[in-house]
Amino acid sequence: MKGIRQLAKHLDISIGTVSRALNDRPDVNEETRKRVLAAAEELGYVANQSGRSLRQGTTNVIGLMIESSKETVENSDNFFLGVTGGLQSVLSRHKLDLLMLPCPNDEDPHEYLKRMVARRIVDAMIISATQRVDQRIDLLVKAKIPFVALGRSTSGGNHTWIDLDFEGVAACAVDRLVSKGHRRIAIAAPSNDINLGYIFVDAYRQSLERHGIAFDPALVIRVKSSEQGGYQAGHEMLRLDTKPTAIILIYELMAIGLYRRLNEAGIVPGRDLAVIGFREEPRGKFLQPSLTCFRMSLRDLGVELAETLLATMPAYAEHYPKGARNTIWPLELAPGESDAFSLDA
Amino acid sequence: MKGIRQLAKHLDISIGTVSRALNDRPDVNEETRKRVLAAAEELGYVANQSGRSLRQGTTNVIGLMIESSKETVENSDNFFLGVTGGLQSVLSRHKLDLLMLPCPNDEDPHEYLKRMVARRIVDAMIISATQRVDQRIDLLVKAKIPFVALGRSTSGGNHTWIDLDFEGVAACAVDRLVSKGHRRIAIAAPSNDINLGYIFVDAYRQSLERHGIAFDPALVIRVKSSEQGGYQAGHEMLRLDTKPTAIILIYELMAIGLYRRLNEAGIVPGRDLAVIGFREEPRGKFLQPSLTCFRMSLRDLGVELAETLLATMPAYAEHYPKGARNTIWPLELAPGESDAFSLDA
DNA sequence: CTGCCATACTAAAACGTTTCCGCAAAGCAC
DNA sequence: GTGCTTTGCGGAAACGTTTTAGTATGGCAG
Repeated sequence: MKGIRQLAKHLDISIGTVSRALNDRPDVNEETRKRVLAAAEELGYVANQSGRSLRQGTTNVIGLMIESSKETVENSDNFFLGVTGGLQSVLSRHKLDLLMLPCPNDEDPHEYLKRMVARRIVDAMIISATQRVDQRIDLLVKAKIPFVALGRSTSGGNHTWIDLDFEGVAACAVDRLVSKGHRRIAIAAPSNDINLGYIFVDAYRQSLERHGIAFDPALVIRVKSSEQGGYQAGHEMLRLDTKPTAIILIYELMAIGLYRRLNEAGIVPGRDLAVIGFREEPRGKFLQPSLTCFRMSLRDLGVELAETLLATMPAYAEHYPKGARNTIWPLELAPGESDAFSLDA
Repeated sequence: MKGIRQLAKHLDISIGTVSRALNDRPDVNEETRKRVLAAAEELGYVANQSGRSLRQGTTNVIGLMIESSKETVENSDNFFLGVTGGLQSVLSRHKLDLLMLPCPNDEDPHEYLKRMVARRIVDAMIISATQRVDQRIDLLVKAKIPFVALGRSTSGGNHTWIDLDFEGVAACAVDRLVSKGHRRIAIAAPSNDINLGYIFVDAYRQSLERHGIAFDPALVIRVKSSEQGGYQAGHEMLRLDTKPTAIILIYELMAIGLYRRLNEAGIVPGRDLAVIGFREEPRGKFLQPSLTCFRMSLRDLGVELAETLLATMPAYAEHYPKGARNTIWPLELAPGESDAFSLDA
């Protein structure tokens, strides 16, 4: 006989009053409320979530679905843990807890999400690593679960999403390289199936064309987003007939493998070949040469995600201005040594 | 009126029978069971977790608590996502779901865990990054929540834990370096407050003494487990009067920063200084020189964790032999170029 | 004194599920 | 046919909480 009932009996008060006292509801004498809170603290009482959820139809839990598939793991790194900090700083203000839902490798993400949603263990969801067509979005729309997608998608009509400014980054990188005299600029990217691969390369193509440089498919090197992929990208690049003078990496860890392969071939990055990475991690600065790449605050992104999500939840929307449903998250250039030279005319 | 009631009405059967059919209980005609399962599939019915948990007193959820504090994030990398794969492969066999509980930076881990436990959203816990004295362990013991600690601790009597074989790694690293003629071996480690820092350095000291080499506190360089820390370790090392001929890094990402600092000083790792890292990540192989370090399968560790945890849960213990309560997880040496030279006598 | 309102509380219903208990029907042995 | 067991199902209690509806008390206006 534990739970609120015991607490009520201990205080010689009805359980209804105890519940109202604990939940800051009206119709409770201030004196009584103090006694209840003190007793709860003393006895270590915390409301059972199942009972509360069952009654209220709400769990006070926000789910962050992450896919731990091999490809994703390799390049997700501490991305999620970084974002989590920002998310929680906002969610905790509303007594919402964040739980990370890692989709098993051998389960279809769509099925996994369906199961989680049906079980009603979360009030709202953040899904990440969205695909160009992503069943999960239709699922959430149909189930009327508030959600934000981290990554744009063509599915599901006009849902809310936040995505990184791939266009801006690609344009900035290309502009920068072109201004230093580069004309043959390669890019190492994951396959088109992955949203990032498709959008980034497309933006790169457009940026080139704006400068009057013809897009050369041979310069698009499709590799995995890892050190291994960087090494392979270097390898592929060296086999080209006319070698590029610069390369853009879609993931900064690729630089480690790329550097290694270049070194093996006697090519010095930052002198013989310009390299620009995509996302800055602390490690970019410590590579040799240090990597020119793009910086963003994972924490701020988390905050934005949380506020956007809350705006879609009826119970919390009032506090959050109905901002744009779709946000492009900017990144800032962090110049390094890896592209710090100009080509001779 | 959704839920099992609607399903029962649709089938014109009592809800009790429907429930038994869905949960593989006896006392249900095979014919009826088929009908129920078909209808559930058709209508997309999945039991509400709150209702079920409330009645059963069990949630079928295993929590993996992770701390996203700055220090931890920097060196956790994809550790958790890697382990998660192995965990889920075992847990899913028992229809248990794994949720990751990220403790907010600004909340005391002990308070956070207390809250989560009291709310009863998990049946069992895995806690990580244990400290030498860790209140969380006492809390879980007292609350009688089955749990496994990833990392040893002096708290809480004889609870179940799994930890990496720091002693073995330190001994192997020291033996290897000594056999190549090194006598002055530095070590870059986090502070003693962190379990890893304390145990690893202690094992290193013992290994040295076994070889009759006096322990020199000046060779213990306390830095953060990051690229930045590696850079700083290199810096500190260069200021020593008698410079070491080898260095052991407690975290392999340190190598990136260390290499950079060495390069700035004109010292070539793998020729002028032997370097051994702790945990292998794919990137170790792609550094230049490639890093000698220690390898382990995160997935296998996850499997071991899951099986150990299930053995502590009364409802599942029968399937899992009562193995050792405490496990030391071995790592395997992965030789690289960074220590591939011997000192002249 | 009567009527009305505000305050602070109690009692009980409700959330969706599982599980205990009882019961009818059917099968079987005699 | 009688007694007993097995099979399959229905009814209802129970889990812990929140919330609604109802009630006693006291203050206050008339």
